[in-house]
Amino acid sequence: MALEHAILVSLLEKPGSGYELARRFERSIGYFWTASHQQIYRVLKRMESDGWVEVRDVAQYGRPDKKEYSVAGRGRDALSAWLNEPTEPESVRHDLAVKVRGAAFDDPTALISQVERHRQAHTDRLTHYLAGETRDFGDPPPDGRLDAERELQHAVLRGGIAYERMMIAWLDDVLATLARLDTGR
Amino acid sequence: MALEHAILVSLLEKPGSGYELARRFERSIGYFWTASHQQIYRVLKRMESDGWVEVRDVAQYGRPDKKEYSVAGRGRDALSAWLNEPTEPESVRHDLAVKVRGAAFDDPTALISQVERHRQAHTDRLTHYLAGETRDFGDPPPDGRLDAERELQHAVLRGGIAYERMMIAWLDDVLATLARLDTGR
DNA sequence: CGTTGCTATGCAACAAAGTGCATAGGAAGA
DNA sequence: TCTTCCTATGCACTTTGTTGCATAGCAACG
Repeated sequence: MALEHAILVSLLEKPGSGYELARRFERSIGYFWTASHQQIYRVLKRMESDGWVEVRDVAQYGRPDKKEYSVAGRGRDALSAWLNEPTEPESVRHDLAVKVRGAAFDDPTALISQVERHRQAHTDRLTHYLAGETRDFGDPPPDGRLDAERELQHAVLRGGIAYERMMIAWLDDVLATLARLDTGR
Repeated sequence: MALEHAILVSLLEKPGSGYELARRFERSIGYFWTASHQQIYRVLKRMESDGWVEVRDVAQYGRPDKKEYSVAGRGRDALSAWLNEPTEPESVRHDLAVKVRGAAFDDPTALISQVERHRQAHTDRLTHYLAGETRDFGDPPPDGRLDAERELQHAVLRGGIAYERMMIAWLDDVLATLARLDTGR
């Protein structure tokens, strides 16, 4: 259970509605923590009844009204407690890795197009990240001093960039391996 | 739903009992697909009733008897179908990344020990992988020809190695960032 | 002989996540 | 006006995953 905490962090960075959170989970945050809007609304309900967040109805013109959530004191405490409790290294789920090993028992060359699709998805993400890095962290902060929020967001983004580069290189490795198997030898 | 498929691949590589599968999921396969023994037994039951796998009772001496599972024709077909259906890039869950961003709203330096713990876990895994690589792929295959199963397993292992190296480098980056924030500046 | 530990299998209850569907206001264009 | 799209919120159902517990054979040790 940590979707709660991801939401808390996002709301601390900037309060917003369930819908806005869902959009953030599609872009920046979603690259290291995924969640659908249904999940987010459900968890927000629970967080509200637990007193972790506060709601404010916001009337909007030209679009439906929204509920803006922000972090309450109890939410901050919960986040603090979670931050200080040790977390185990994440459990990984790479279905493509399963497929690569499984391809040995089917047609390995048939996997090439799928690996290429994944490679494309990862290069797209990398491009997206690099654009975001230039946009958000290209210039030093106006006041020249170290801003923890900004520095840590940048560190996480650098992690995303490193991850995508690693994946692209590995997928190239897999493609080379599949090609080698194809020429038979 | 892909635990089924991970199990099929594992059983194709080598038939075995639920217990043995659980142990494999703790080591090699578990590094890119995790599953507990309870899950495995439950899914094996379903796979058996769907005719994906076949069971054979094996009497053992010096230890309890076991049920050895192997892949049936329908299981092979199911695997083949899954291999050929496009899969979306994996959903990632990096709680440490959430924590790094969250640390901006708490005490960033308190996170250092946790990052170090993760770094240690990843170096341990890397060592484990590299030892496995030397053991299993150190010498060329005796007959000198390309074995798809072996080559693809090696490719997946190389992916694991690349992942751990990337993570260690990123965690060092995070540690440097946290240290920079600590000295204040 | 009792305890501990490893192999081996499984159930039950619960929590979390995913899938599908529904509703509703308003903008933009055919 | 009708359709389509975007914003905004949510329920119901199903599938997965987690946690805790239970059983049982056999070996090794004190």
